[in-house]
Amino acid sequence: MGHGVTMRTVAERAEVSTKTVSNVINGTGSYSPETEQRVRAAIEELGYRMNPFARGLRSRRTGTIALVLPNLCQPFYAELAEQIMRAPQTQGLKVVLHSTHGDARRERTVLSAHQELVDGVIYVPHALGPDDYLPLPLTRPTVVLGERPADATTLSLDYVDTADEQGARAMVGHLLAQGRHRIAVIGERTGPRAGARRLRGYRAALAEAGVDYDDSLVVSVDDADQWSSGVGAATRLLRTRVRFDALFCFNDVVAVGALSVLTRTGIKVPSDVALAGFDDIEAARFASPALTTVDLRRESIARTAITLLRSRLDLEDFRSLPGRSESIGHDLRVRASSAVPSSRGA
Amino acid sequence: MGHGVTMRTVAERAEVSTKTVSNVINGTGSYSPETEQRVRAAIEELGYRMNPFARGLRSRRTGTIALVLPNLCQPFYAELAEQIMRAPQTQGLKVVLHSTHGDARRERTVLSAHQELVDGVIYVPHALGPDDYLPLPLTRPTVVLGERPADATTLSLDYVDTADEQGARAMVGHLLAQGRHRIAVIGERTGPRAGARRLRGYRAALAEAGVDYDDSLVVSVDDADQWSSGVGAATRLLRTRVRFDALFCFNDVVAVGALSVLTRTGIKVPSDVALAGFDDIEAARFASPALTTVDLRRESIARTAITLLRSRLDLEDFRSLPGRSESIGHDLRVRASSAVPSSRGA
DNA sequence: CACTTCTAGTTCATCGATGTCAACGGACCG
DNA sequence: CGGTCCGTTGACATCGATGAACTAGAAGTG
Repeated sequence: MGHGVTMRTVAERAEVSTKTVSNVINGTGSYSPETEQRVRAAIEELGYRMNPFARGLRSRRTGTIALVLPNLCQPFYAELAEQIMRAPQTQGLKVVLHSTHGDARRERTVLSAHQELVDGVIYVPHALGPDDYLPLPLTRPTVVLGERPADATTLSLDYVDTADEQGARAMVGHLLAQGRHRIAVIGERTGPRAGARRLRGYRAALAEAGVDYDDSLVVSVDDADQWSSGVGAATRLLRTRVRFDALFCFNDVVAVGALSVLTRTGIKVPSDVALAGFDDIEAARFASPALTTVDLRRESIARTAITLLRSRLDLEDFRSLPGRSESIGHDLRVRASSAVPSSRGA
Repeated sequence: MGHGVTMRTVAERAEVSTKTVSNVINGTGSYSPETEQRVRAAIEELGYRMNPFARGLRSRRTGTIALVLPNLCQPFYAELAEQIMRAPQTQGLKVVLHSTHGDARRERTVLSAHQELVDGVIYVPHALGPDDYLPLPLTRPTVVLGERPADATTLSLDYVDTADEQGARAMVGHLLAQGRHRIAVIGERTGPRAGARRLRGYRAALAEAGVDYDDSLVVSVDDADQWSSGVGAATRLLRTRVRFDALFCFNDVVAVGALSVLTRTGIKVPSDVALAGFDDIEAARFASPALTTVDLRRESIARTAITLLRSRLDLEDFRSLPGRSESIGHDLRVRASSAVPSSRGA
C-alpha cells in the first residue's frame, strides 16, 4: 500500500480522469460533491500520496520555505526557528533550515544556490550586509529580518524591523534610572549586524540623559554568538581596571558568559554591578541572579515574517508588490540582575 | 541569466545531447575530456542550475535528509542539529528540520507523511516508543537516535546508541565518590525517552555502591525539555523536606532551572548540595557555579548517524543491509557544582 | 426556440532530467 | 579483411502531476 500508487491509480479506482483527481486535491476546477467523495475515498483506500517532485516540476510550487540563519547554537535563533515552524501561518509549509555559521561564503551560497528549491526565503543576515546581499539574484520572495536599508525602497524585499535600537535605548534608560552612570557594554560594534544598532541605542540613551560617551567602557567581541566571547570580553574589561557600575551585554549569551566571570571574580550582581542582556533567551530567566534583558518578541517576528512571505507566495509575480517593512516592538524584562542595591537606597 | 536555462540550452551550446550533459553532471556513462570541457564551459557561461524536481521525479533522489527532533528550544537538540548540518559527511546533502513539539500525532505525521520528500531520515523519538514507530511504513532509510529495542534485530533500521545509562552511572559514581550519599534526582521516569535509561544508570550505580534506592528522592517531571520544569521540580523536592546532599538532574536545562531555585532558597552549591546535569549544553559551562554534567559526544553522534545513513543512501535497495547499532561513549565533565566542599574535607 | 453561459469533466501536451537501448567509428584479433 | 568489442554519444520514452484548451450537456434568457 502506498507503493507505486499514482494519480492514475486513484483515477481508475474512482472512475474519473487524473485531472479530476488533481482538481479535487488542489481545489481547482469544478467537480460535483459525489465525485469528490469517490476521489477522496479512493485516495484513502489506496493510501495515495502525491509525488512532490512531479508537482514541483509542473507547477513550480514546492510548499517549502527556507530559513537562513547564522547559528542554531545561539538560543535566540533556535527559539526563533522554533517559533517560525510553529506559527499557525506556517501550517502546510515545510521549513528547511540552513545554518550559515557566520561564514560569508556559505551565506552567499545558500542564498543563491538553493533558491530554486523553495517557494520563499526568510533570511537573517549575519556576515553579509545589504551591499552584499542585494545584488544577489534573488529569484524567490524573501523576507529579511533586520534593518531595512534606506536606499532599498524600490526592491520587492520585505523587512521585519526588530527594535534593536529602541530596545537598547530603553535598557540603558532603565539602568540610568537605577542610578547607574558608568555603563560598560560588550558587543559587536562593527558589521551589518544587530550589534551596531544596539550601540546606537546605547549612545542615544546616554546623550538623552546628558551622560558622556566613554569609549573605554565599550568592549567589542568578534563573535557574539559564542558563549565564550562573554568570558573573554568580561575578563578584558576587568583587566583594564576601568570603573563601571553596570554592564550591558548586547546579547544574553554573552551576558551569561560575563556573569560567570563576575561571579568568579567576587563582583556581586547586582549590588556591585548591574547586569543586562539582550534577546530574552530562556536561559536568561534561570541565571542566578535572573538576567534583566530585552525581549524582541520572537513570536511576533516569526508571525510577521511568515505573513509577509505568504502574501507574496500566492502572487502571479512576486515582484508586483512593493517592498514592505514591518516594525516589531520590544519589552523590557527587568529581573534581579539589575535591581537597585538596597544599600544605595539608604 | 540562469532564468529558463535548461539542460537542453546547455546541450545546444555545447553541441552535444542533453544526455551527455546529464552524464557529465552526474559522472555517469562515459565521455571524452574535451566533451566534458565544452559542457562545463557551457554550464558556466549560461549559469545553468539543475532543476531538482525534474531530477527527483526521474531518479527518485532528492539530495535531502530529514532530521526529526522534539524541540529546538532545548539546546541539546539545537546543538545536535547544528552538528549534523556541519558534519563533513553531510556535505552535498540538504537537511530539513522537523520539530515535533513532543506531540505524538505530529511525530507520526512527520514520519509517515514526509518520507517521500527525502532520501533518508534521522529520527530522535520523543513521544513515540518502538512499538509506535516500528509499525509505521518507513519507506526511507532511517537512523534512530537512542536505544535499540531488543526485538528489532531483523529490521533494517540503524541505531545510534547513546550512553545514557553508562553516563548516569558514571555521574552517580562520581557523586558517591565525593562523599554524597543522599542523591536526589529530577527527570522523566516514564516514557520511551532517555530519562528511563538515565534512571537505570542511577539505580545501577547505587546498587553497585551498596546504597539503598530511596523513592522519595526521585522527582519526576512531565516535560524535561522545559526550562521551567526544573524550577517546579526543585520547588516540590524542597517542599517535601527530604534530606539530600546531591541533586542529579537528567538534563542540563532542568539542572539550570533547579540551580536557580537552590540559589534563591539560600542553599549553597556545591557546599550544601552538589548539583549535576546531563548533556553538556553550552549554558552548563557558564552557569554559576559551572555545572558538572555528562557529555554524550554530540559530534560523534552526528557523524555516526550521517555515516550510517549515507551507507544506505547509495544502495539499490536500502533494506538489503541488516539493521546496525553503533554505541557512542560519554565524557564526565566535572565542574565546580560538584566539587568536594572544603569544610567536609577537614 | 435559438442563443449564450455555466458546470463537470476530459484530452493532451508539457515541465526537465535520466534510464534504456541503439548507433557509430575506431582498435584489436585471428 | 571481416568480425568483435569498447568507448562515446544520441534518440526516445518516461517519471507523475498540472495548465490550456476543449466538449457535452444543463441551465438560463430574451
